[in-house]
Amino acid sequence: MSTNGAAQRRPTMKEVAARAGVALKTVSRVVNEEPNVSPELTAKVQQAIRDLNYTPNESARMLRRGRTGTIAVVIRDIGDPFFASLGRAVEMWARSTGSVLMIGLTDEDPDRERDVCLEFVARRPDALIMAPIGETQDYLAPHVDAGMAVVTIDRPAHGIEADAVLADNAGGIDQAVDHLVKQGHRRIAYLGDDERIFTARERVVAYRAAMRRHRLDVDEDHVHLAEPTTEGIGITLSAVLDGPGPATAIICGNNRTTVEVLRGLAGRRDEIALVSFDDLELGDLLRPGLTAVTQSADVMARTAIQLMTERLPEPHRPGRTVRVPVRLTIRGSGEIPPPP
Amino acid sequence: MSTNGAAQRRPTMKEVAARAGVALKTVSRVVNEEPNVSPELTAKVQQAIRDLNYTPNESARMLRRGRTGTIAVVIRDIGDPFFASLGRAVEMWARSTGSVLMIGLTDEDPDRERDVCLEFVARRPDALIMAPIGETQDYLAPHVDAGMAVVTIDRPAHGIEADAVLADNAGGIDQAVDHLVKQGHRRIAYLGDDERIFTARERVVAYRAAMRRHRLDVDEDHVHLAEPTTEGIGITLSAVLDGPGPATAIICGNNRTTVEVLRGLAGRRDEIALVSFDDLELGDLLRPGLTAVTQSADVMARTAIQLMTERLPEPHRPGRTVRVPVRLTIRGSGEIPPPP
DNA sequence: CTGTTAGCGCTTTCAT
DNA sequence: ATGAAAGCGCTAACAG
Repeated sequence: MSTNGAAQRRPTMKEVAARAGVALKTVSRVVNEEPNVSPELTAKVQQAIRDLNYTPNESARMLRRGRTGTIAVVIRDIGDPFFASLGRAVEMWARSTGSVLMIGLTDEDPDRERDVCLEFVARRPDALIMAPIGETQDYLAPHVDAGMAVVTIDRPAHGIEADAVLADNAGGIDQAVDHLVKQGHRRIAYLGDDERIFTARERVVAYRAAMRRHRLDVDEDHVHLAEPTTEGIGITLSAVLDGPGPATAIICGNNRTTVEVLRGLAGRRDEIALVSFDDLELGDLLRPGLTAVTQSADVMARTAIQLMTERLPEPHRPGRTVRVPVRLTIRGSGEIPPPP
Repeated sequence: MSTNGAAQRRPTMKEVAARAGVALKTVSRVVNEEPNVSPELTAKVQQAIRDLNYTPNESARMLRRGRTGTIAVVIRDIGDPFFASLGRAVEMWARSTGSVLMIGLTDEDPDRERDVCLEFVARRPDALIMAPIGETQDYLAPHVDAGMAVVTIDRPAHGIEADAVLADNAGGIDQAVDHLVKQGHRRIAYLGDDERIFTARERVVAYRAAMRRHRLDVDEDHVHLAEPTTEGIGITLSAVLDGPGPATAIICGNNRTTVEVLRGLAGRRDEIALVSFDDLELGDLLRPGLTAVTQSADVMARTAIQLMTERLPEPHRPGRTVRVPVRLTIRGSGEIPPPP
């Protein structure tokens, strides 16, 4: 190990050139594996690179080239299985192309989203993949104009030309409601996220439509839309289960709500049917297993990457939207019948 | 939205200066909030910045300054709750200092670790936080010499001067074994990860020592060390539970093994005590709840960040190692008594 | 095949 | 308080 006490500047291409006795540009050629360098010089340069432990300075390269080889990903939370899958897929693709991945977390806060995005675009990522929350992403417009490819996932962007990969929210909710109705449920509650969130909105609208389709009344005490918190869900569950005409089944509009609902339900003895929109990582290990509308995070991620790679060469093409189908995974919690 | 069809270069500081009728340097001063700019010029410059939608080019800045304001994080998987917590904590810290976070995933493959790290160091991150796997990280030495702060988490680095944040693996295993012995178990199996992994090694050694301390024989058919796979665990569980003198309790050396074991156990009717080293995100929702040796990912992350910030100003100080305590979280699976 | 020159967009240094 | 010049480390464009 060459670690020693003294601070040491990193060697530059110039120093490599000096040591190898060649011109700067020859080193550049070797480093970038450009053709037209004789084997002898190549060897000399490589030796010098090894001797000096030279590694190219990407900042300089980026500045000169105009391309940074960087993909920015802006999501709510890194631990959410959906976004974790997205991150994995993008990371894998990035590495395969020699790019790196910057990750920013918004925690569903529009101001943070803006801050993070502005911090990122200063670094001129080639592409930005995000799950937008804010009303508008128009602050990205100059960068989109300058060629940055933006692809959104889970929700569409506003104020910029971007591609979007969305889940079939309405279809998923339809399946959930149909499934519960088929089990004999008529009083089906819907607990979703804050209506300001695009997916939350699409899903609750679909829920109401599906109930109407089945000619079932929606008890407004059975519809709750808020950011899920442990305390909030406790209160919500009381309203849903302890009132007159209590719900016999619950649809959770997102997996964070599902987690809190499961925790809240753990303290009760009534068996309530439950269908979750979006799966939990270990949904199969729960008893009963979690019946869930499953979004294929992987398919969505791949789709996003594909749209991005297609957009990269022609950044000014019109935005496309792809809807990815979802499917109902039946594991037990959604098959609990209503009490007689 | 200013999005239009034509590709558009991003404005540079020079153009802002021209538009504001000032020198380049004055714009630089305003952008960097340096003192000694008259209010009038400041206003003019800010107006020009707004008119042009100017955002500074971080690549150029980095090149000039030598500091990149970038933190690199290299971990196995983004979805693992332990690493997700780490990522969250580092991201939060990074944003608070105006840095950004690059994330690389190794999937526990030493070659990928090396590739990812080399890709990253080319971008000259100010600090690198990693959970190392490979035998040695000496390929980072030139960059450590040049002032990059390296802090490892979960496992120590080799071949470079770095700080390390490690869990008290032996203490955790001691607690697990003691707990199971107290429930009356004598045939306790240990299923861990590949012994090449530092934590796996520390933990299995501690398991043997703890068993010895209790004067319990270790049945070698009850000790399995391998990367957890669904098929592998099936075979392992047969060996552990279907042989003569079957184990009555299992300690899982890491949470991925735990997941697979839980899946494998789901198909069996015997009730086996189970203690997991490292928690699952929804360990409290399982029935029985998962009894686990809990590492405080958050404490470890904070510690890593602290070590990093301390190392940043004096990158050549000797490496420190901090052991973070773990604790046993009792939720049911570890309290199943042995069959009579 | 190899080298020279210019300059990416910014900050640093030094004048004014 | 403001500005001009130099140059960070590299690659693009050209010349030999």
